[in-house]
Amino acid sequence: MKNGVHIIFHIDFNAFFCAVAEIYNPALRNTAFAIGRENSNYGVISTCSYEARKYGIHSGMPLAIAFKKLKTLNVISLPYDYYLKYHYKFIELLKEYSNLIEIGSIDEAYIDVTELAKTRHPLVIAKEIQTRLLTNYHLPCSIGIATTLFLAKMASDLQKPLGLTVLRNKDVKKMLYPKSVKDIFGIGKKTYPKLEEIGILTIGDFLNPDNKNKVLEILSIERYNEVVDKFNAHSRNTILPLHKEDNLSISTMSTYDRRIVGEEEALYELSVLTKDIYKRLKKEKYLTKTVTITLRNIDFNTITRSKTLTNYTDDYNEIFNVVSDLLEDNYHNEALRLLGVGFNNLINKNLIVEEEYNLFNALNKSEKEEVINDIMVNFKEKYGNKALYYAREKKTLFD
DNA sequence: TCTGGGGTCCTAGGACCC
DNA sequence: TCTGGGGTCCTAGGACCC
Repeated sequence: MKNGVHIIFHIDFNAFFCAVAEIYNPALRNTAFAIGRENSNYGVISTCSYEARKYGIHSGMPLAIAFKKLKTLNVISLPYDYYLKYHYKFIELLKEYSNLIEIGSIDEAYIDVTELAKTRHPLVIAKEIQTRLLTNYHLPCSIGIATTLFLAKMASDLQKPLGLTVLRNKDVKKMLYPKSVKDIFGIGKKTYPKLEEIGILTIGDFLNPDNKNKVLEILSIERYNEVVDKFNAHSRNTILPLHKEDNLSISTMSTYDRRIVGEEEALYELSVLTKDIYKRLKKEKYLTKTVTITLRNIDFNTITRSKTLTNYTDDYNEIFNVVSDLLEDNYHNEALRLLGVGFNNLINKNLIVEEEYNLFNALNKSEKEEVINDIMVNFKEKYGNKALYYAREKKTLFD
């Protein structure tokens, strides 16, 4: 193997929420059902079984429409903890293969198996992981194998369910170019219709140098180059050793089945949400510096308003006063359908090493900047731009 | 047809400082 | 009276992801 080449797996569960629901209720197997708000006609489907997909039902679809397609659709929901339990089992299993694991979300992860692949064939490793997840936990997954995280992710998408896909750099053209531009991870529902409108239909069209000027009408040169690099395997191939507990923000929101009108009612609902998310702040030992509220009116217009404090805090009254002020300054008695509260600029109390913090604070300003700069340069060399972004966010710790 | 909930990343403008 | 260049922080919102 060439020096510096990594072997990355992207492991992606197939209909994860449904698979977990089937563990708790095996009678659901091979039936058409969906995960969503129970006993309701509004809201959207978060995911649905392969049986339900046969009726044209898919995730993100409003329940009202799904019921039109299949009157008898069985919609269920489980407490989030139930899904988390299997997420943790999944991560524990991966740790047997490598310590370099990056969690993408509750149902997907990247793992660098370069070391292990010196003695075992990557496909054999992947097959074993897939089989163990299926036989031990009844969780079907697809695995993509490539040299960068992006290509591994694209590869895992190529075969579902239960796919095992090796995507060599030299095969990118053959395997990915015929696919639609909307399959590009990072090109979403706002951008792909614009690309299709100017005749950029496939990934091959997008990457064709003759089309570069056309694409630049829609994407900035930076975004364009980023995407091109990704398909040329010039994107991140190192796992970021950052975990869920390194959240940059936490939030909660709720859509109501009635309209919220008037400051009194809005403030009451915000207090319920604030208490809810505050519990999590305390439980995970975070301090926050920025408080955000979200208001969405019945026309679906959404605003966010935030305030940054001078100090990090986990004092409930201080936080709720900010929520209250933000509402007062920005709410004009329109009817609302959604309210939300979030905390940004988080630091974890466990991460603050007091001694180092005091030493750092004793430095003068230019010395501080030098130290931060060193940290950031090291970060970037080691882990790439994404880590640099994290470092920049976190350095506010040293204010 | 009518739109959930919880996140991250990126950009842009204004305030402020030197 | 007219006015630079660089940097950071804050705020707001868009796009995207699962």
